[in-house]
Amino acid sequence: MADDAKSPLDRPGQVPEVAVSRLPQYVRALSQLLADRVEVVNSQQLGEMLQITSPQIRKDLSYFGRFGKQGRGYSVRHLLVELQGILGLDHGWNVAVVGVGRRGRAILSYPWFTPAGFRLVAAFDGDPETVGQQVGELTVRPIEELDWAVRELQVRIAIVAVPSNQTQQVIDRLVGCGVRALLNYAPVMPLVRKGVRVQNIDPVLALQSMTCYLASEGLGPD
Amino acid sequence: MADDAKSPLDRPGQVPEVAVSRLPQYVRALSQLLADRVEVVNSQQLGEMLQITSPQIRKDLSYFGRFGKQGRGYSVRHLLVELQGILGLDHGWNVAVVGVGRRGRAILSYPWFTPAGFRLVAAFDGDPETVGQQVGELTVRPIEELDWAVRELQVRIAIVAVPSNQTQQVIDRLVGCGVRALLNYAPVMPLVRKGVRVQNIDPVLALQSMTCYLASEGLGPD
DNA sequence: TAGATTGTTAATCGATTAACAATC
DNA sequence: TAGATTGTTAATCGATTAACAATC
Repeated sequence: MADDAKSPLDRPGQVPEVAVSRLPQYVRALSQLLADRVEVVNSQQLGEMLQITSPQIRKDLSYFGRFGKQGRGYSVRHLLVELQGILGLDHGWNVAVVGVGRRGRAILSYPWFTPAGFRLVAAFDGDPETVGQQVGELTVRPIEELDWAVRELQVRIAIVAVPSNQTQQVIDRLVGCGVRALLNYAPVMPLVRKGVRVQNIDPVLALQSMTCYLASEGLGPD
Repeated sequence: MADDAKSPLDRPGQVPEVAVSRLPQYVRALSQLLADRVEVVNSQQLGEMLQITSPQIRKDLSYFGRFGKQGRGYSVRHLLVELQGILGLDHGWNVAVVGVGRRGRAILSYPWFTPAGFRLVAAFDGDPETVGQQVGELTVRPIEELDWAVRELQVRIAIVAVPSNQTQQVIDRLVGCGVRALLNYAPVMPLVRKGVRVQNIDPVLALQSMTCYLASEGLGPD
């Protein structure tokens, strides 16, 4: 909100989305290097870990600043901290889960989110049977509380795991309460207004696009 | 393998990967239209369902043939059948699941795969506790049987849901047995030789790339 | 025939790669 | 200083969009 636009993300139009989408991969690789007590890494090595070319990595990083030292490479710790800052992973985002069926339950039970910079703070379900159950660290709340609680907890990120036919409506409601980033597990492509981001997790689609190549190579099972 | 290259996918170099990756979405939308008794659809309408521009759709389809009628649009049933054929979804691919932890269990229990053109035919796990259990329609086999069974069943597609540190090794083994398409659920980027396809399902990465935009818009939770 | 929509060609746009000067 | 690797500019590549002729 400051007037003097210094951060490269105050001008996000300049940064290609693909570059942003690769940043979390860099963070992950750097975390691993840090855990392995590696102190310095160059773009070549980082590229090998992730199967990305080294100029690609240097170019991606250059959109956000100058983090390396010529002739030497990047300080693992320093680059990691910088990228986490750029991605906002140091914020501890509050995340809500909507839909506590099988999928939602799995998400709530796994402990991956906290280390990744997220905090699961609320779970909602429409089924009275499910409401009140303890799943992972949370007690499932009735869907009626959604608007109130999402605003109260300043939730900006939601994971939606409700049936396809309810997805659009649930997402509209969440967006109305201030949610700006959504992970959707239903096999539909929800429509959201500009400024709101949706990522669809759709393993079947991923699988189906690969069969195309198998089919063309005569690898059919018959 | 035929000498007379008629099918557009005998020359897959010409077809952009992005176009192929959109085909399953068209299949899904067309299936829905068919279920809704819609007989004809045009590129505009299809585009609205999927948030893809109409010229994009026409271009994608044009890589594979001429399926529409000018002035009228596409026959839902005909286009659906054609695209299913191109993607090889009419084959009934045999699919193996490796790793029957939480994630693998969820995959085996859900019934989405068969309608999508896949048949889960084997499940493997290294843990003697898990081996022999009935999960969904299948009995979990010991990992030792993997090579034999994958060859025997002519499995070309595998879903890998093993811990990160075992993923590369399991995938190498599967590829050695003839698997050519893999869905990987571990947060690592496995390396495979040319001609083998991997799709990584990585919700945390998807989530982390969205926070970048939230952070830059001053929507932090503090 | 008139109207509509496809299929395709050409123009634009954006992302990747190559190459190298800057510099640690 | 010599060697190495970054950061950046320019060239290439590929994908999307615009526009329209073909044709149902």
